[in-house]
Amino acid sequence: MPELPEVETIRRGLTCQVEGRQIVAVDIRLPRLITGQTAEEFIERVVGRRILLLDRRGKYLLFRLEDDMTLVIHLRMTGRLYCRKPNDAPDSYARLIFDLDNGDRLVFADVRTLGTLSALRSEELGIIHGLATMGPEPLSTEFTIDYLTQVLASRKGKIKSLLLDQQIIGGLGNIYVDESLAMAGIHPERTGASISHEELSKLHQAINAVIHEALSHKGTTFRDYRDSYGKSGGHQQHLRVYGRKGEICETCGERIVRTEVGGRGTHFCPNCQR
DNA sequence: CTTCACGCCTGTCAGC
DNA sequence: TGCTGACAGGCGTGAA
Repeated sequence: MPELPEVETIRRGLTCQVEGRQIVAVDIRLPRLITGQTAEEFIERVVGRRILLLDRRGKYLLFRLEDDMTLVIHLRMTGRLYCRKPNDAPDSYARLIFDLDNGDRLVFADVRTLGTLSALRSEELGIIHGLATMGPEPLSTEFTIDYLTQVLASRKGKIKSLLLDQQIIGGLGNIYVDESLAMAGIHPERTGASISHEELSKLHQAINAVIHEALSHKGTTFRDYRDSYGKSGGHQQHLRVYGRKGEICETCGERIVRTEVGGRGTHFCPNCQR
């Protein structure tokens, strides 16, 4: 579900809610969400440890625990993380519940149950392939025009699919890829190698601008996304093309179309994006 | 190595 | 109203 701006918004909210807290118990209601280890092993690694820091890499949340342990959580499509007071109403989609030492409960809820969790020592983090091979993130110093040029050169795949590849850029998902290509004026089915230097420069700028804007609006709530306080994002008011099939392009007045590219719903302006 | 299709799950919504 | 099929913000796997 969430992409970089949404996961970062969750991280910022959760930080004040859980940092310094000790995990005193875990209720695992759906053990298959624990990957790479048994539920018993997961419990043994998490219970009794304090949450020192909350990090993020791409769309992964990394809870740094005592004793060099990291709780790694990926929300996938419909995962949510939030803190619940002891008397708050239970959530029928709660899949894991962490009891904290102040009485609060950290809830991992997930309608589609595609999310994943694991508890790993630092030297084991490499077994999470998506984390180990993730490319640089938008707005980072490693994400430069030169990097983008080098990594897209000689690629025959469609630019939309390439931008969704987390090994190329970490953190982009379907919404922000469509939005970035719209801002850069690039058709989603162009090949990576066909993008000119001038367009690469525009694309680099657009990706950074779109992610920056979305962060400032605390993410996009298109359907399910909520932050750690249960609040919706605000960036849906600012989308240029995503979810706007048949509506008018703000730039040229043409109607926005929806197609399928690489198996993903794709929105673009056929006049502005070529 | 790169690209692409598919499976994983459950819920919602448009259209008939 | 009720049913069916399309679609959903992600990612890993395996085939070509």
